[in-house]
Amino acid sequence: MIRAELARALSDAVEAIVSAGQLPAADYPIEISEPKNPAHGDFASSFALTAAKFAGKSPAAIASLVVEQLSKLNWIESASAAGPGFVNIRLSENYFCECARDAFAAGSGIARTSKPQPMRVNIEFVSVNPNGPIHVGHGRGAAFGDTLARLLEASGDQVWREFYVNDGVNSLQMRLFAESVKARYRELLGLPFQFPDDGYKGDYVMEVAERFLKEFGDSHPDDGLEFWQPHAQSMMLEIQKRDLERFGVKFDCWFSEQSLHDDGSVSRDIDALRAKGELYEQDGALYLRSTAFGDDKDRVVVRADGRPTYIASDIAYHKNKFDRGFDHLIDVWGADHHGYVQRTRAAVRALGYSEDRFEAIITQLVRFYENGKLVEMSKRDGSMVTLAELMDQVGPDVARFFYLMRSHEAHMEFDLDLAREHSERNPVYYVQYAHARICSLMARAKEQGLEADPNAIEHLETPERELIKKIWDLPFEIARAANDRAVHRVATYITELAKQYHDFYEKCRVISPENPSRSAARLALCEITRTAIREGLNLLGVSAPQQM
RNA sequence: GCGGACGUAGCUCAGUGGAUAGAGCAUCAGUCUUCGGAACUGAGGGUCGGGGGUUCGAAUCCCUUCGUCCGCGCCA
Repeated sequence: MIRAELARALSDAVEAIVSAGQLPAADYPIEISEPKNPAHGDFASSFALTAAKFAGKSPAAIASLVVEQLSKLNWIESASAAGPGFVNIRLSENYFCECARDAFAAGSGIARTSKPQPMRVNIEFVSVNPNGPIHVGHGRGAAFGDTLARLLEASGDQVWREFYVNDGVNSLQMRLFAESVKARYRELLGLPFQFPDDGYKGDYVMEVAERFLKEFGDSHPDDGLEFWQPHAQSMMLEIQKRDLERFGVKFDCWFSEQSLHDDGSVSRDIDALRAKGELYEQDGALYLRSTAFGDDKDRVVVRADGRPTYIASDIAYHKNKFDRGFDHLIDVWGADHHGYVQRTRAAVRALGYSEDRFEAIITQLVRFYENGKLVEMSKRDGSMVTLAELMDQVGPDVARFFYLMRSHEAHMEFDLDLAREHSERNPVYYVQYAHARICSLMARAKEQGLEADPNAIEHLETPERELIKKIWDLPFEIARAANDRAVHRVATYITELAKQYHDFYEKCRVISPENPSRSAARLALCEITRTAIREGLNLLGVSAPQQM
């Protein structure tokens, strides 16, 4: 990894300077960046500028010391001090050739690193109530959570994907949903039915009723809610599961909230918290002292009538996750839930866990426009665009890429008309096209008896150097995106890589039978580019087609 | 009112405290007898919402102000 090697070289240089007594010992930040202006070199460091604060020397003087050290390395073609104190670095051609051969040898391993001590991470996301389908508003959290999971895996962590099912039998919403399904079932049977006043009016309720009729027949029009609720719920879950899988999202576990009540976890954990003095009674209800842990008010855990609130199950749920041995918990929530971060964190701390083992990530809401108008979405009246419908119209690749292109913390606008009518202009095609182009090129080369040979790589032209440099940014970008939970950087990166490849393609002819050695070298560059694009797309859950 | 997020090109959005703030789309002008034109090259377009501050240096950090969105239940 080029940047890592450079950082090590810089670090060694600084150490040498310090031990020569030319700089005071300190914990200097080592920084390597890529200059915007290519004339400045392949890489640059502002080390001298930042070190000047501690060192009592001018940035220019420090820069020249660093230059002196770096110039000793044979793989660095030149190092020079410039501007207010930057050190500009140009790498040797041989080094780039070596890097290309390394990338070729690494294959798809270029996108994976391992850790001596992998972290066991539980990431919970989507967790839509089982009273409606996954709709486009949920798509962002689904795509984000899944890609973050892939990034963490690529960075060497062990990741467990979990969907929390709010299936509490006491939930009023779930009762109402079951009543709505039952009414539609009776309607299907031609029986008199009474649709609940605030019932769920969407078409998917009928879909659930139809599934039920198909599976269980027509003998249940008079069964009560205790029969209908679990069935309505599990059928809705099946539909959610189907849509999510089509979207490229598979969970290791669909965790039932009700199971925490059934196995006694909730009451046991509440008793334990009470014994620790984290709970108190007021007006007949039991409160969690969450203000002691940074919340802005204390929260009711058990109502005056004795029924636990959802926080009670959340307490048990998070404890359960820790009990299963996870080092770190990530909850991905939509912005409409950001108010719950503090109280959940408070609950985790009250349970006695360090708060840095719990992380809530908020994805900002997406606004959808259709016919130039904001689409209002309501589960009750059924006015929503489902994720399945979106995929029907633009395909899973476009849908995923669109959600993942932008930072999860920025508000996002989704123009459904544009996605449908001009989907061929979506940036995802730009990247996929580069991949398909390489596949086609390599197939054609093979027909002519030409094969990639990394050992033939030599005498690089500028587009070739830039391409190699860009390819080796992949592990760096993956690590950075995983660390910062900034999954959109992968989308930005592969778009830039595709651009770099197209530039190379325009300027460097690959297949030229009269020059088989150069052809073999350039085919090797195509091969490593193809691998990098494929791995990048794979992290996003987007396919890498061989032809389009 | 309180809390949180976001204000960057006509539109949608990138941007590790660093050198001359970028991309896509849109607009305009170009590139093809050659490996996939779903491509490439170029042009125009900016008080980085406003104002203070921190420092060698701020779109980036702090304060303040304006605007937009979200949340503020013994609902889940």
